[in-house]
Amino acid sequence: MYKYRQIYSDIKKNILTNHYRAGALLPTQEFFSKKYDVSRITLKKALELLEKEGLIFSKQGSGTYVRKQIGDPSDELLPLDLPIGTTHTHRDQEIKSKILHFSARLPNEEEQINLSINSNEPVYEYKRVRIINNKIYSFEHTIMPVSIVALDEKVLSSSVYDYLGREVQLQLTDARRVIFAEKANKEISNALKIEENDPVLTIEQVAYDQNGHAFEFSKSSFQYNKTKFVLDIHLKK
Amino acid sequence: MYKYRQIYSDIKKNILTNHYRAGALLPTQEFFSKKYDVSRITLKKALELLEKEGLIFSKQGSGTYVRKQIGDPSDELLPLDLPIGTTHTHRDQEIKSKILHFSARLPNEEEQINLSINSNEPVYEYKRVRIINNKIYSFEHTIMPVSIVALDEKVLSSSVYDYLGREVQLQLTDARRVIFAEKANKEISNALKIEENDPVLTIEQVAYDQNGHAFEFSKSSFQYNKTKFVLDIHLKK
DNA sequence: TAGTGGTCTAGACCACCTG
DNA sequence: AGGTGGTCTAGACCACTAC
Repeated sequence: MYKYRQIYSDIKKNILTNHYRAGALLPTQEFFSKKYDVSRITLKKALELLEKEGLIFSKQGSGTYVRKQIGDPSDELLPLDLPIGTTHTHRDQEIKSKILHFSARLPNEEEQINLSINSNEPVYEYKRVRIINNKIYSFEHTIMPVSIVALDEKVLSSSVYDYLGREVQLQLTDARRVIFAEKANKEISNALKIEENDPVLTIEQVAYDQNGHAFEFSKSSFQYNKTKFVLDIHLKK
Repeated sequence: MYKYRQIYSDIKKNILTNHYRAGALLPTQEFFSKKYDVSRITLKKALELLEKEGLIFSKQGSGTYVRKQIGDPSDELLPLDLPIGTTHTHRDQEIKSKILHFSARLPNEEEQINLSINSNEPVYEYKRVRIINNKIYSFEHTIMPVSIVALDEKVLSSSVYDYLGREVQLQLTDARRVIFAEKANKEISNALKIEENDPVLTIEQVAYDQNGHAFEFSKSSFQYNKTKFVLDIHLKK
């Protein structure tokens, strides 16, 4: 693969294995570019990836430092900037789905706007309870234009994203998420096996593919206190 | 300022004013680098900023496209990747604080870990109700090492971040946030003027300065359904 | 003042998409 | 096959930090 990716991986490995310790000053960019036998620009690109990921930070005139580790990505915390409820976030865990509803219909106004479609373009609507390691994880309500791909209940019982990748080479590359707390209504409380009016965390998502087209509008609700999301932010430019 | 920033601003302006329309193909990188009289690398850096911000996306071999706009950053939605409750997010709005508690003490174990300090380093503890445009916005519980800067109630009544920037040249550049829903306890429900056990959205934050040091550990709670946060994610590398 | 990271260049070649 | 964006280079100068 590309040089800058290899360098990125190598330095990352050295940070994660504490070869470069937390808080320590890293070697200079000149040192690294000689070590890996690349130009300083290419090396910088590798460092930029690490900085974006929050593992290091650079100070002009001073040097590049390893960020003090902010605790490992614990199992309890789910990354808010990755796809939800997939093999990305639940490696080696058993993910099942219980399908509560599956149909097709014309979209309402909210759905037309979010998916950038006309009122005469039919959409699938489905509702699932996601179950991870035999524990209830989330209630998911999804709208997807029929024009994207043909769906059936068998597909819904596994990963829809994997199916989209295989069948129509469609990848989730961008998404807008709206996050809020609300009271569980009857449908949500039944699905999550909690009391009505108990708090839930809800994430509304519009997902976009590699061509910039919206292909999914969904709402996922999670039991209060059970599921926590984590997000690292980096404001420096 | 820097060329790539100027180019970034210029293209951004042209996108936001619909000079380059949503979904449209942008001019080639070569065209832009001639137009602005810079090298292609410098131009690319400007485009990278726009891509990171989610305004455009590039496809190798095809071109650079304006992303279909995902709705303006409505007043109702607060960005989850910016400082919370500041002039950043509440431009031209009146922000007030009601101080419920202010003291100093030694840190407990959770605070020691999150702030990377020893058990003998004192911390400030304060609790505030944040009020925006005379409406209750959030309940904030903050821990800050005394070693950072001297605080008093007067400082707490306005923006602590502004004060930190002025007094000790300290900027918030990174943060880890944990987001979850919970039931309001007595303290939170009193502060937010809601019923006990009503849902709230809570954001726990560890804030880091430009030197990679944690300087604040806080929990902010928001009324359910009133406050919604938005986050755009970009997975492409 | 010395050393570090940040910006910028002109030009080459590669990888990928579209006709 | 032609055109696009992606990677990469060697070298120069600037901005900032630390001493």
